[in-house]
Amino acid sequence: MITLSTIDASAGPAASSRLIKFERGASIYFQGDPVGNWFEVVGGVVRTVRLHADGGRQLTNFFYEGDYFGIESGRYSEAAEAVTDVTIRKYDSLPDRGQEPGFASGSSGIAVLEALRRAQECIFLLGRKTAMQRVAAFLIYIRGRSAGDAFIQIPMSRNDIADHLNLTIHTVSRTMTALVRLRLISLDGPQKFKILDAEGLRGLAQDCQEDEDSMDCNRSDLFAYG
Amino acid sequence: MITLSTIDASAGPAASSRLIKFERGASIYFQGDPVGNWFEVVGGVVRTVRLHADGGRQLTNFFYEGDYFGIESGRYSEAAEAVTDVTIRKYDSLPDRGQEPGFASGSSGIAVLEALRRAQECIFLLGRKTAMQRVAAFLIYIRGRSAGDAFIQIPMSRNDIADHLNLTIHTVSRTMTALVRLRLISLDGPQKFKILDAEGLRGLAQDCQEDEDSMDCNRSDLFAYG
DNA sequence: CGTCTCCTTGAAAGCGTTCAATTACAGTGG
DNA sequence: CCACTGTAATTGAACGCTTTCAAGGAGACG
Repeated sequence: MITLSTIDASAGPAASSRLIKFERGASIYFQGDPVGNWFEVVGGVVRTVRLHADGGRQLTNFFYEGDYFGIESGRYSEAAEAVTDVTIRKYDSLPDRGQEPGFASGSSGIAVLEALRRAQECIFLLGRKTAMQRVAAFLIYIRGRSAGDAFIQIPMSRNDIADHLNLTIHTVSRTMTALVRLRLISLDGPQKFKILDAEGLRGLAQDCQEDEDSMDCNRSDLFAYG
Repeated sequence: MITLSTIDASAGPAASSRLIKFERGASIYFQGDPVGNWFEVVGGVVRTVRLHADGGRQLTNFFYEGDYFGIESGRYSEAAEAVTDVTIRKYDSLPDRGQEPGFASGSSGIAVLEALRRAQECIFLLGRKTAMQRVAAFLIYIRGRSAGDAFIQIPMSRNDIADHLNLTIHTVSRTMTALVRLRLISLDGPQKFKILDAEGLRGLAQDCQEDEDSMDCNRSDLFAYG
């Protein structure tokens, strides 16, 4: 497992923070470690991972530039790993919680509430029934983070997506190509996509049976099943 | 929909709080309502519910005596409803967050962190692959809340369990009887159960493939499939 | 050019859902 | 006291979506 990190001594904007770089795949902290710092993504993408007893992974969240992660108490219930090469800001001032970004006195724990909102997002993603709904919702989520109206970058692997949506990489792959076949998206390699029909995609992500004449999501004929 | 509530004027232990009773099935607040109060369960059980576009429900949590709920910001992303007849304490002091239970200055947002931990629990529950694993994990969760070593009360319906585990009531029911057939639990009506083999149940809940000779969870022969 | 990793695709099997029927039980009114 | 009614839970059978097993393809790197 890669754990190498390069420490850049620098004067952070707030007191007692410093920048650290991690290369793709590196662990920022491990599940079970005592919580000692909170982190902010300066560049790149970070994932939080809960490991199950049999080696199964559950990716609970992805963090982009400006996002805070490591917001927990006691011991980390999930690890944090670099999806891409990343630069993060590490805040050290744990003893005085009033100084911490998440617990700033004036904002009353905004970072914690944000972490809660993110966790709920994950719950609603996993609460969807079909692979089509989950993948569609995930792509819309990615679109919202990347803020480019042309081709949108998918920074994480199919494996990461599968472990986030509680599916297999096969189903994720098959569903993506099915969405292409539906003319809802187009793909330029595995890591870039474009939304062709945002309305239709949103219809799939939220629900497909709210209206009689709306798009049916059970298009099994578009798969190679049977 | 039942929304009747009985207000008992009383002097709460903290400033500006009061007890309210809700009958079984009543709504305590609705999804989309502006967040104005936080609540504490004094007696009974409360569920939080996210409604999907097609009417599908996702139950994110159950709250027992002493639990806080309604910890959100902005507008409620999920409704709160009474699973049983309940008595709750309603805290009114929103403007001064330092007075609120979740944001007490000394404890630095313990209630919010607790809410976050609960959300993560829900994620890990939904992250499990099979119905057997989810139901087993759920029963262990219920055991931990009820603190009775004899028959344990299941306060919520099969429908609630199904919407919490993202399964159908049929699968929940079948899995329960399968667990009875495995001699892991015994049932006394739909709302009471006893754990016969805690070790085996825990093995199913966490994982079933970590050891070769451990119990296999894919006991399809115990179902009526095929 | 071989090897490695990641992604895609195919076919068969498994598991949960859907459709459908039955049972159990509480509440109500005869 | 018993029949009627409505809700909740259980059970059966067939369908279908996802997984599993298996193979092939596409780049990156040496």
